[in-house]
Amino acid sequence: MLASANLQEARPRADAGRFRSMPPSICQSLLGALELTGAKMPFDRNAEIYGENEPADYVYKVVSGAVRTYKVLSDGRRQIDAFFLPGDIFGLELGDEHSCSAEAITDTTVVLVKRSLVLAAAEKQSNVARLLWSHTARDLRRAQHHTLLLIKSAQERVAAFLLEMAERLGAGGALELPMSRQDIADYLGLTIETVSRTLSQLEGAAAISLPASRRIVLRDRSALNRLND
Amino acid sequence: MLASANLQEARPRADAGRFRSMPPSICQSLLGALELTGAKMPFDRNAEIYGENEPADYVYKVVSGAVRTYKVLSDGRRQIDAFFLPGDIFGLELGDEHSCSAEAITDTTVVLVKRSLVLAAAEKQSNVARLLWSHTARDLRRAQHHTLLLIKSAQERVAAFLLEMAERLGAGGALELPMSRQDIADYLGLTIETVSRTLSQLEGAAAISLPASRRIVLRDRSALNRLND
DNA sequence: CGGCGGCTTGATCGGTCTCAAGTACGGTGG
DNA sequence: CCACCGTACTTGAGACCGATCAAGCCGCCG
Repeated sequence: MLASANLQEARPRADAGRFRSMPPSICQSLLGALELTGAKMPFDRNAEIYGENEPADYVYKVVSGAVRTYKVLSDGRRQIDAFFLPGDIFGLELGDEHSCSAEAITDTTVVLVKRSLVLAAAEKQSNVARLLWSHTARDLRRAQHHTLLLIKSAQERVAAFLLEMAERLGAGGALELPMSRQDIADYLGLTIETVSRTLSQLEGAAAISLPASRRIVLRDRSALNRLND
Repeated sequence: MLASANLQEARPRADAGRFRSMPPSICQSLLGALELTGAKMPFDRNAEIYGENEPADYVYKVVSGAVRTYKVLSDGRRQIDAFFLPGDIFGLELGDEHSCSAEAITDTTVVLVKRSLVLAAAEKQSNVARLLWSHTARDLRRAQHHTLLLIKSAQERVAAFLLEMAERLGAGGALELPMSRQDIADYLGLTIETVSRTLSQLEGAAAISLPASRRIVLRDRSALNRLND
């Protein structure tokens, strides 16, 4: 379901060559590399991009929209590991299988390149190898930060989430969230009701305002920061 | 406090050379590389090995004993990110600073090598670069697994912890835990009382027995596995 | 024997979940 | 344009799990 005709036709050798001949300034970022060699692909809202334990043949970058990666426990509980926003890279694995499932949160377009091409480039160029490492290291830092969230109170988790999103969406005081309350709940390890209630509390405390359910204005950042750590 | 006299005298160029001339079979693992080039260093129980945000000048491997890495929130709550047992590598960072603090849980000896040597070797040899990536990727998988733990009930967390330790300590049915109840609690995001109570419950349910507080015998693994996922 | 640190156990409190309505919004068809 | 519907979200009441506060216990070492 992933591989479109023109992806199949990609020629590893030629493309590996493209990596080798790239000027360093472009090779500086996997993002740049992805942009040059990748194929664009659209996904509908809630469409699966890949499933846990499926072969990890491609590396992805969000062009527009948003993506969630998650795991599901046997009893149905879902843990969202991360959200990916435009510019973010996801699906990069050391092993041959994806460790999480990935879905489009809204209608989304991604670019993707064959993982084998990236690995081949890393063999030849140490700066590409370092990029792979640095992306995984960044994911690790985010995962550790996420772990820290999960030991906090509901208010602290929600406040931290809002601040994280404000930073990553680059919005000044007004957020336009792509994800549902259920997504937020599954990211923060709370229930949808607790997320909703906590947002209402924060609004009552004048820390935020909620002109629409997905639109959140940060009114008092210092109050949120106080909750954050 | 880290740098002993003979570490200061280490010569990067010579040691980088040693990496280059190593037979591939040894270079296959960072562990092997560490063993050859590393200096041994002992730490007392509860001694700090490095602190969060300190320069990450060395990479460590546990020889004997056990190590915890952790973060502390401003209000004093502590989150243990990981436990490291003999054979485990820790303290490897992409950036120049440690993202966690590290302490010896019991009297511990580690071997360490300068991070700069490892990085230099990775520049020259793509298989070393891949090793760095693979260690960070392993840490990432563990962190994701840890995140999954934190959304579960107390029983499930404790059961998962016991199974993880049984696997990593390689003990058949009997565990000799190096860490205190407080360490376990801070790893699982619970209180010491809840950990203690939950262990008692599991003993009452005949899933484990507790001949001594740090010694735990797994009596019914399938019962623990049922709790685990 | 006394004291101390680590652990267990008990009683109560409180935050989050659960179950259950009720509300707002966007889309679709009349 | 409105009526209707379904989905997402909010709000309320009560139950439950784990935290908190408080003793007591155990093993170790002086």
